[in-house]
Amino acid sequence: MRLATWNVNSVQARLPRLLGWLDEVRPDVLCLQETKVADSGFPSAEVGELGYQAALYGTGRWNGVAILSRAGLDDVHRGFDGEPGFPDPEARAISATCAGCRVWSVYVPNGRALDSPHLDYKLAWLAALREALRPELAGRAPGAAAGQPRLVVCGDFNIALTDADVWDPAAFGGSTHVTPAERAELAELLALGLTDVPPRALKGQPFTYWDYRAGMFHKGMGMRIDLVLASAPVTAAVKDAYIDREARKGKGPSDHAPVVVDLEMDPAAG
DNA sequence: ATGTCGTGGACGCCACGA
Repeated sequence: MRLATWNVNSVQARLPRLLGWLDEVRPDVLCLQETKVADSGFPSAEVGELGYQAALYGTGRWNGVAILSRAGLDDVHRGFDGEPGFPDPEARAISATCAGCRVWSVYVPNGRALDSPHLDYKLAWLAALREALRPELAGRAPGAAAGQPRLVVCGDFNIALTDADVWDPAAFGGSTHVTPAERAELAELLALGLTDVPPRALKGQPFTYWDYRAGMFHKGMGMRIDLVLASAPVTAAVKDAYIDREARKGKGPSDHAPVVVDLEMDPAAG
């Protein structure tokens, strides 16, 4: 199974590139973030023509997540129990079961600044996500199959796990995305039994995001903030993982590149 | 690094978010 995650920064603005990318890369499952569209405006027919079903959670111009699948799409849940809001819950998480694997697409809040209430929101959101995932990873979710669950949490975490995941750690003094508090939240999430699937570094860089401004992509000044976190059975099935830097090039790209993971999983129960 | 995008209101620019 080919699994991918991509913050597209508006599915409508990115539609030609998204359709071309789906046709070329043919993931079985694609997690999308920042679709920036209400469900009624999502290009379901266009992705449907390429063989994809779509699970949608979007409310308008901000946020928005989705899961596209041509490997089945069952038990769709929008948001999660206990999800904090700002002040109301936003469209930042959706989950579904695809080919026996529980798949989450998440768009973690951007903390904005160290003194911003959005950083507190980000930390609280991550803590709540962890509590929502805990029973699923323990195989105690309703309808869960016996044994270790197959589960992936994919998305834009807006956190660089280590200093190697930013172009220059010194440039991040006083910034979010690299603070001990944010990294601790992500570490707690991993401690539930998830592994950060490391993509092959391309051109020596592990980055998945480059700001549009100041020629950051051209200068190699990026960050790795888009992650695939996998439970043990999925991690064991990883055959390859890479960042599609090509999708960040040319005219009209998203500021994020897709992360693609190839899995070789027994199709039997899990 | 603060140089660009995307959205949408009430526009032919601005505010906001990233």
